[in-house]
This record gives sequence, C-alpha cells and structure tokens, in this order.
Amino acid sequence: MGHRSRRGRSRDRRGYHHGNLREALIDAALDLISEKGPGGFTFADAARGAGVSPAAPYRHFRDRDALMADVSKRGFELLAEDLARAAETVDANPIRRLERIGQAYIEFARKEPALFSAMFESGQSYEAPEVRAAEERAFAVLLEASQALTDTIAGDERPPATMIALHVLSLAHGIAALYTRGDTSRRKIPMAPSELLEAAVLVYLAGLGISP
Amino acid sequence: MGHRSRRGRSRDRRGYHHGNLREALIDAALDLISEKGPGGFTFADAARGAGVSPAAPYRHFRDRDALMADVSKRGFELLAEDLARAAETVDANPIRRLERIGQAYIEFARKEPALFSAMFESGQSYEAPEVRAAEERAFAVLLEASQALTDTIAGDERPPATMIALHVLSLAHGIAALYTRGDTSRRKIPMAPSELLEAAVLVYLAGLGISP
DNA sequence: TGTACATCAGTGAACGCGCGTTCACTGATGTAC
DNA sequence: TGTACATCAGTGAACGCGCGTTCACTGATGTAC
Repeated sequence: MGHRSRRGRSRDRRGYHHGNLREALIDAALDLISEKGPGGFTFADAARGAGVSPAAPYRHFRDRDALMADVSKRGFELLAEDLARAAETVDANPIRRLERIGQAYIEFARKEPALFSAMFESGQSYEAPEVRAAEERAFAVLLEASQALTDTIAGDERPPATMIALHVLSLAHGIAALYTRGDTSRRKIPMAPSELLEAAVLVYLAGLGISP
Repeated sequence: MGHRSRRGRSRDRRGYHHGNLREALIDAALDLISEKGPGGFTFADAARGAGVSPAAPYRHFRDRDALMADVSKRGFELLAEDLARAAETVDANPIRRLERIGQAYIEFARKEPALFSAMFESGQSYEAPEVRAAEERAFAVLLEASQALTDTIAGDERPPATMIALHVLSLAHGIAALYTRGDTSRRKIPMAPSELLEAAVLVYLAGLGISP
C-alpha cells in the first residue's frame, strides 16, 4: 500500500486536468503489479487505474516499457535512500553498519514487493541510463560501508572491499528474492529472513577474521 | 539453445499428428522466453512456434499458465538433476561437495536462462504441487551435503545443517539472479560469478570454523 | 493378414473482446499587456 | 484588475489487429476379431 512517494491516492482528480498524472500512473502500475505481477497488466489498465482515458498516458510515457522503466528507476532510488538511511542511522561500528544495510535491503523487498519485482523480475532489463545510475547509487552505499570495514584491518591481510560488498549484496538479494514475499511464494523456512541474513553476515565476517 | 530434454527441434512434424506436441510446446515456450522474457509471449505464439494451429495446445494444456507451470516444473527437475550430479561427481570432501553444488546452481542459471527466469521471474508463483515437489528435491541435495558437512563437526559446536543449506542457496541464488545473465542484464563485476561464489563459500565456511 | 471401428490429436473457421495507437477536439491554466 | 491568447493536458471516438476460446470436423493410429 501507499507510503512515501505514493501518498496521494490516484483517484482524487481535480477537474478536467488530472494535475499529477505521471505519478498517478506509476502508482496505478504498482497497484497492478501487486495484484497480478509485473507484465500482468496493460497500458490501458494503468490508465484505468488512474481514472483517465486510454489516450492520456501517451502525454507522459511513450509506451508501457517507458512506464515500467520509470517504475524501476523509482524503485532503485527508494532502495538507495533506504540503504543510505540504514548506513547513517546506526552507530559507528562498521560491522553493525554493514549488517544493517543488508537488513534494509531485505526490508525493502518485504515492504515494496511490487517495486522489487518491477526492478528484478519484470523480464525486461531496463538499462536506461538513469535506472543504471540509481542502481549504482544504491550499490555505492554498500561499497562505502565495506570500505569502512576493511579500513579497520591490517594492510596485508585486507580483503577487497568490492568483494565484500558483492557478497553481502548477493546474500541479501538471494534471501529477498526467495523468502521475502511471504504470502504468494516460496518454501517456508524455519527462521525469519532477517535472522537468516544476520547469521550469514556474522559467520561470513568471522570468516574474514572480523568479529565484533 | 537445445540440450538435454530439448533435443528434437520443434518443427519436424511427421504428418497430421505432431507426435510430441507437449514437448514441442515447452520447447517453443523456452525459445520465446529467451527472446522476450517470460510473459513476453502468448499461448498462440507457442502454438505458432511449434508449427501448429492455435487450437492445438488445448489438447495438452488448459491455458498459458498451465504451460508455464510445466516449464517451471521441468526447470526444477533439471536443476535437481544437475545439483545431484554435482554432489555425486566430486570427491568425498564435504566442503568441496557443497561448493560444487553451489557452482552447479549458478551454472544452471547461466546455461538455462530461460528456465531460470521461468522458475523465478515469471511473475506468477506456480505453487502446483508437482512444482513444489521438484523444488523440494533440488533443495534436498543441498541439505544432504550440508548435513554431511556438519557431521564432521564436534557435537556441541555443530551449526544447524538447514541454516548452512539456506545460506549457500541464498548466496548462489543471489549471484545467479544478479550476475549470471551476461548479455542482457546487470552491472558488470570485476570477477566471474563462479569465483565470487567460491570465495564467498570458503569465507563463510571458515567463519563456521570449517576449513579444508 | 485384413477389415471395422473407436479413439486420439490435430485442423481451420469463427466469435467477441480488449489492446495499442491516432486524431481532431476542448477544457483549464498561465502569462503578457 | 481584466482581457486575449498560447499552451498544456486531457477527452472520446475510431481503427485494425491479434488473442483466447469454441466448435464441428477429419486424418492418423491402435486394436479386436
């Protein structure tokens, strides 16, 4: 359901002109993705969802793919914000920080399944440069935290920060993709996704010789 | 491209009766998924791909979803086979065995991107019981290998095998989903997916106090 | 071995529907003076 | 403050197209005797 950028409901038209149709279409798309998955709705559906004629979306998006690219971009931007917030909020301990960023990742997948599937499971790969950029910004948060972590390690046994970031990302993404959408999807597991991630990250860091 | 179960090309009709339309439709679906992603094709497209009238598929599948469920099932079966083969092939060392299973997982994603996306990125969650069963069989291979690994550890510091299996699975799945489809998708990374996985698993196991 | 028949797995025509897209249009808004 | 005008962001009707689905049908195959 609505949160953050999706505050106003799509239906509150203010007369002949919608006022904010672009946003409303993105909202409608997210609602539709929630219901039927990405690819499970049409351009006309989105127009209908925004309470507007089927020709109206063409004022804002070239076609359905352009709309989806925007949804995807919005997703990576919000993800980057969430990760950055997680990186700031927490105390200075770099281990805790990295772990928190991972948690924020799966939390994002849990709270925004529609965005998450638009970003990663929409079949199409939206390599629009702005999407790429937003994706990069999200990764940068992880990379910085990893860097901060390796800075605490003696020079000659210091593992590459990029590797650590990629490992934590892959782990978080795997858990998010497999176990985060409780109702609709996969196998039940005997622990919460966040516990699964926490344990994995701690074991992993211990393997690098880093412990709290 | 074709391999294993997909040996015969779809087009070699043998007269009025197709002979093996069910398989041919699954093949056609995989080809179409490769081209345009899951959800990027129609039931009629699949019929066309198999060189058959649009009414013919109804003899074998109730609708498009039923076809996709079958594709997905087939995917999990092949995955289970691959993982089992990896578990057998390799020498008895349980560390190497677990690592090899992880490698087989991402190798599967690399070799069979169409199946992989049908299984995990088709938007719909196909919880048909046979799909579930095949999925379970694949996981069982990982779990057994984890069990063999923990059996080598002293009783009171023995980590739960289920947790290890879930961790390795999540890691392999994350890497597979993010970095395994070279041409079409994500960010470039400074190392091969298989190296990324190997390093992660070794570090992780070291963190559990297990080293070669 | 031949024949009759049941069953199976396809055909192809037909249908209604909704989608994508274009178009001339029109109501609302902003701005110059 | 009022008026004229340009621009913007919608409408709604229209179109062609392909999809999903059904139907009576028919060619091929298998089997009983």
